[in-house]
Amino acid sequence: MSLFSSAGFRSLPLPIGQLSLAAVLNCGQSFRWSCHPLACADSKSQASPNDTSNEYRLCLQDRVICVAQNNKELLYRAIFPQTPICEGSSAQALRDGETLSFIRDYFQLDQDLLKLYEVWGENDATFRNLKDRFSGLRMLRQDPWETLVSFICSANNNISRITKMVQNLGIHFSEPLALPSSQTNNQKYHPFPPPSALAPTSVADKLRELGFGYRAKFIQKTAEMLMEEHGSDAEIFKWLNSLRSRPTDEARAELLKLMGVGRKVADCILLMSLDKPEVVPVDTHVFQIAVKYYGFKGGSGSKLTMTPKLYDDITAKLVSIWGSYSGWAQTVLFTADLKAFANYNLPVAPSADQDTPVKRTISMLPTPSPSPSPKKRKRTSATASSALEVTSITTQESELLEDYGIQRRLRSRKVTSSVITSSNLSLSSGSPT
DNA sequence: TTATCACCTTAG
DNA sequence: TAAGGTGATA
Repeated sequence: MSLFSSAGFRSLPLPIGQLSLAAVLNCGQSFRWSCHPLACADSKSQASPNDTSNEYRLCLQDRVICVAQNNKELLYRAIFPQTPICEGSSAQALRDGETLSFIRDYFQLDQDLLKLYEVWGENDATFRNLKDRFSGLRMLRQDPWETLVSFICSANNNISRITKMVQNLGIHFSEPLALPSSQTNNQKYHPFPPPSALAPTSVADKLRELGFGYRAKFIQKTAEMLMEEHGSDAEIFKWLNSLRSRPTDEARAELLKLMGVGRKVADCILLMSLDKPEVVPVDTHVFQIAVKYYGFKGGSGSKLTMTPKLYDDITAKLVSIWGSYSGWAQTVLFTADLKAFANYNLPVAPSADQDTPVKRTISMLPTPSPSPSPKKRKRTSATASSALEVTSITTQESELLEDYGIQRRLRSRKVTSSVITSSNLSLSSGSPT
């Protein structure tokens, strides 16, 4: 794609059914990506939830990650702070390798989403009715600290306000990167602030001024608690990351100690940043979905009250249907129920021989279809096959990565969820160190 | 174990 | 009044 390569993008072969950026980055998993129209000819196409003419950007600690896509490729690049002129090409190659490494990790490209959709569809008529309209919805593997703070913000809140709040955290508590203005249109990009920046008592007042409401205290207290417990940002990050290799229940219990973290928020953090793909956060949307499609009673009258026991019951039921990647399946149903996605356009299936996106309007979830009796239903064992492994990297890139030991690191990434069997990980588990 | 309430703010 | 809840109390 000359358009993309001229803009400095590198390409990764990836069917859009494996990842829809527009869906994934707007469905309330992450709140810090910004969307930029690509300066290309195609002005006739209006911005739509699945269009492929946008670039999405996320500011990390040392660079801005940029991604875009078409039907067959994921395009990626990074913008770096201005550095002394004398940088060699090997330094550039190293940074490219790091960027690719981040992309593969963050989007969890080792997971074959098409396979998961297939299995969920086989076992669940409700999912079957949605899967074609909401393809490419996968779980991100986000930074645990950012996820923790973002989801404390999510209590009693909506996506657009959460997004503003999280943006404000960056603007007011973290210095922007010194990026070349030529590449950023003078826009500022702030990394997510570390715990030490949010721990001072004065932060609570500041956050309140910024409209965080009662969550202001939760965020400051949680940051303070973690600083007291672990002493430094580095130790906090280390500890949070260590939760990835602990059993779900233990990791959840740790999170629940933090101020502003209840069961639902804890489960979001587990699912979205701590490698617990089976966890199903039950929010009001999922609760209503459970009532509408999976045989749960919504309390008496119009009031629907969530109790801990009901929460557990719903989780258990959904896991019995969707299996070990239930949290991933939940995201598809959740997104389908979002008003913002009511007019979601069907991404172009690579197999379909048409070049233009098919517009299809839907109005929320389809009507319930009779579900098989629980006893007759096959138990789902959503496997984690890795069809994308290696083949999604070009030879050149592969060599590049080997040069810097990045493939090795990728392969050895520990997938710790107890429900994943070793046979499912044949490719990604390569050589656990 | 479950049920209420207060809590910040905004959109519909 | 509800929005992707939590914490405190009964």
